[in-house]
Amino acid sequence: MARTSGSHSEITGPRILEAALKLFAESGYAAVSMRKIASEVGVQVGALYNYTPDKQSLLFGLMRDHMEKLVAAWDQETRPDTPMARLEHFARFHVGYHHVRRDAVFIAYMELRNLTPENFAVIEGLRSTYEGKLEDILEEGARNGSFSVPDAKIASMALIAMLTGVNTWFRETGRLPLEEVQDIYWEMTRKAVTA
Amino acid sequence: MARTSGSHSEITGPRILEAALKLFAESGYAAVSMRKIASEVGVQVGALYNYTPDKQSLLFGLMRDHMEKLVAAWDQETRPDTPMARLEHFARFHVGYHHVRRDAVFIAYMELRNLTPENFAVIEGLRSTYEGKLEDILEEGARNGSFSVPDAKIASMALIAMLTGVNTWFRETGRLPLEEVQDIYWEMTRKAVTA
DNA sequence: GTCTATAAATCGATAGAC
DNA sequence: GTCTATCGATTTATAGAC
Repeated sequence: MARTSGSHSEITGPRILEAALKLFAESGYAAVSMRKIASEVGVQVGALYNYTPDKQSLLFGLMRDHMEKLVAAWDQETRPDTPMARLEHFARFHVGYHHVRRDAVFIAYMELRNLTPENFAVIEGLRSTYEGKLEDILEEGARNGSFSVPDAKIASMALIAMLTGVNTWFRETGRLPLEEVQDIYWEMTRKAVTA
Repeated sequence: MARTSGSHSEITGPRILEAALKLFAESGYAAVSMRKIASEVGVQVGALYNYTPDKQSLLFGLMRDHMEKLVAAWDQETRPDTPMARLEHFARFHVGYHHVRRDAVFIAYMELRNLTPENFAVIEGLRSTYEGKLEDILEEGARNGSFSVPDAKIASMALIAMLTGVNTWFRETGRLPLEEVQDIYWEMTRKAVTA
């Protein structure tokens, strides 16, 4: 991991982001020092400040990037014809996407307290945007009779909490493959909002 | 908040726990200094060490106390006759209990990373014990045909994640009273596990 | 672009007076 | 039981050499 003194950058910037993502997820923002990040990358602490103005920007950049990519990824998914099919697509997409971005998801949930108020507002806006995607599906389905949902906003928060919860326990090496977990969670999702 | 110099203790111990609970929930364990806790109580930092051997014990004590009281509180609840009635009782109890202990619940979820391995194992054991209460209900209901649950362990984790999620958005001053929120979440819970 | 060295502040924890 | 004072370590961030 350590590099020869004075060696020059190839891709130090991305490696800093990668190291910060891993370490923030492991130990938490406040518990990870800039020196620890530098050590993980294999540079001295001063070098980090060629790529970020400060530690806060490092955290905010990771969270914003994650949330923006999440929203963009969903927007680029295909859009099935019926609310029921769209809900199924959302449930499977959410579980799958959050699984492969485990560290970023974890940080986006756990480190909200460590954002400045301005940065917090940005992340909250992106979170709300994403949640609105599910809310819209539920409202459409409620209107056309596919779903029985007294409050689409609350139902969307409830379902997202349930689906995101997969990340707290699922491991590739566990008892079930992700596809079966997605089946189970989709089934619970479907039943929870159907008449 | 500040106290006259040299004044003596009446209930400093509990006030330290109260301050630590509030501050850990607000800012996170790693971001809260012992000096900050002392300041919240109105004593100097040295006085804290008459009540806790170190900062880690303060965190662990709060988390263990919360989890033990949660398990004990559920065990003392009445036990309805049918799995369906027991599930409803659990859903409403979980939402209600977690609402009034918001700070402790938040800490118990967010600060697991900051526990020593030994302390982590204790808290995880208590969490598993509590989760098992729901799992047992689901298994009984699956056996007698009340529920359609392919995997009681996964279903219990999914439902607990959903129910606990209320804490992330519900406020007393919001659009709905807690009782209506409990109605909505119970309805989703019931449907999610019914055939 | 990375290094070393350092500034200035803060951390957890302890010692000893009262 | 609480205070003041302090130790030693660590923090973020910067300055300047190379």
